[in-house]
Amino acid sequence: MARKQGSHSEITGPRVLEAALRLIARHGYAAVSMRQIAAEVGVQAGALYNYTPDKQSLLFDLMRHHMVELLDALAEADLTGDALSRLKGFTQFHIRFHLPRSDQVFVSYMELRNLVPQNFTAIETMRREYEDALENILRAGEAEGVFAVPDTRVATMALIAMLTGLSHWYREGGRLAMPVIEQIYWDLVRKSVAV
Amino acid sequence: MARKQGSHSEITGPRVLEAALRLIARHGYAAVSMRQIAAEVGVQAGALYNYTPDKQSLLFDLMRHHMVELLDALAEADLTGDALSRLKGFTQFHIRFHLPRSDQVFVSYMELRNLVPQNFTAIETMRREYEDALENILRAGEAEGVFAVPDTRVATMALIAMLTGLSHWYREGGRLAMPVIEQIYWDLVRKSVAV
DNA sequence: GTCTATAATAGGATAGAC
DNA sequence: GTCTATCCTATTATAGAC
Repeated sequence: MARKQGSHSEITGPRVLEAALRLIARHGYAAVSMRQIAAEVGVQAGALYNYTPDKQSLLFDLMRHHMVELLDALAEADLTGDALSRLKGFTQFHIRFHLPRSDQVFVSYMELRNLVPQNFTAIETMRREYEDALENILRAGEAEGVFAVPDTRVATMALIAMLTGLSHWYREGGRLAMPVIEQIYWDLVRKSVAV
Repeated sequence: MARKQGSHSEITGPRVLEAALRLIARHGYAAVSMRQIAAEVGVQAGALYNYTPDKQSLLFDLMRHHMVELLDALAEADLTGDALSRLKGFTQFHIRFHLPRSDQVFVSYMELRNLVPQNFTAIETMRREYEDALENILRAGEAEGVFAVPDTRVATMALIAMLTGLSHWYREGGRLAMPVIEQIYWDLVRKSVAV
């Protein structure tokens, strides 16, 4: 607490991103100052520039890290089998990945407009890749004859919005436990695309 | 264009709110300055304070107006009949009300965290009233035995998230016309709560 | 690697002339 | 009702000492 000088690059670096994530999720990118982030980390504002060239890069790093982690985890989930199994797997994956990451979800969905064009495009490309994973499952189900979806693209957007919305209102320790909520959402998803 | 002086209270007042809505929807509350809003209206920053006591009131007025308009329109929609008809009516109402108001939807969903506590509570109360209208329909359908919803509250949040998500990606003149999209969403909603 | 100090700019809000 | 001018505060980012 009393130490004011010293080198902590391996500690401070991640702490800057953590503090930025927490503060931006709570107050929004434009509303959070570099001084606030520095105070949260326990350094002076100037020290932040050892870890990020500017505020924009901080936001972009947060969002890129979230999307890379998401796509990596999806690849590892290795959803195989018939379309219904894959849809159930995707639904569970989406909920289990996003629910413990409410700050990341908040930032990734709210702060897109604060990315400069180049960074925006990079994030959108990754997001599109994730959406396509779900759409491919819906297409497969159509081909198998187990899903009846008038338009797979619209259904994809609708289902992702429904699932992601969960992150906006779910609070740990609430009325319903996580497995129960997961079951309820799977029930809604399954029926919505059923024949 | 050349006139720099004069009284236009009845013109300028609404124009301030319109400009604020457009700019805040695009860039976010914290990122938009009073000077930007004034420039959009075509006055100097100081003149704005004839129409709003401060920036916070501007945001609150935008969100309150949106919610009041929503609840009034819902009351006029007068959804009656059996639960399935009411659900279809609600779905159509939600889409038709929100789709032409993408700026309002954006602001109302993104800027809640920038409201001071008192204003936040006021908006949340109105939002809850709207959600309850849908939940009542789902309850009625359960009672009639035409819906099978494990938890009406969770289903309410899920369906509203799905429907509102439409406002985030729909663009006029896109691949699908509005009535088509409306039909697709109704199909998803109807099946998701079906027995 | 972090500090202090500061440059350069922009912010919300107000006062007083017209 | 609007303007100009200004107060006061806060901002991002940089420079140089330690």
